[in-house]
Amino acid sequence: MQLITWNVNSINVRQPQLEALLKDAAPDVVGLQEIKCETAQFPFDAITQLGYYAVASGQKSYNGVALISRDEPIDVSVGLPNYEDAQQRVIAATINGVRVVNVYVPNGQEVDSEKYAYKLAWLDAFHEYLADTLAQYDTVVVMGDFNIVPTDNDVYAPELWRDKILCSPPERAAFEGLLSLGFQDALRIFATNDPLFTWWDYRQGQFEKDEGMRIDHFLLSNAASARMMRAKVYKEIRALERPSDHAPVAIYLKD
DNA sequence: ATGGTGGGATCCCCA
Repeated sequence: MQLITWNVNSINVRQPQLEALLKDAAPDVVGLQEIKCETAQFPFDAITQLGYYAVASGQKSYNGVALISRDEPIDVSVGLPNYEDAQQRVIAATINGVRVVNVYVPNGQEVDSEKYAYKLAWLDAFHEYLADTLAQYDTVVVMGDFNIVPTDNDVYAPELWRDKILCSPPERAAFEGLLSLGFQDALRIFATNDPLFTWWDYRQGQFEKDEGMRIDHFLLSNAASARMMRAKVYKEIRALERPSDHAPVAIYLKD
């Protein structure tokens, strides 16, 4: 079972790349973030024609998430029940017996800004939501753009980014708090020192210099991590013309 | 040097 997470930064622009990914990689589940369209504008028909189900939670201009799957998504839920939020950031469903949570965590903009306070409060609510999810489901996969660099090994210049947004200690503590609920950071299950960057800023030619960060993650419950086989970063898709600033990231679970 | 790039909106916001 291949599951992919991808911040597309506008489904309207990235739809051809998504269709190619579905055809070429034939994933079982894809979680999209930043679709940047209203739910009704999401390209359900094109995805259905490729043999997939799709559910989405969108809004005008910003944010928005979607789940695409070979098998029918069951018990679809949108948003956090414990946090009133106009921003569409969470969609979850049970697919082929796996509870899949697809998330777009707030960026936070800058440490000590209003958006940073929103990010930390939002992560508190997300923590509670995942605790409830683990209480209800055995096999849980949380995927998405977490907008958090877990450790200094996940950023091209740790000293430059020390205490900055995406790397600040409170953000890292929130990420560790999620893991402490009973999740594994899937890309680090098999010990590797590879940075495994998933995002490169459009500015200053950072992709060409490989100045990236690992901010897109999979969190696996114990039952899910027992099935972990391998991971893959689709860096070649970040290298295409007119790319998203995020690469798709995949994990493969034993069937 | 107070910028860089790209998306979506509208005459700027967000990442």
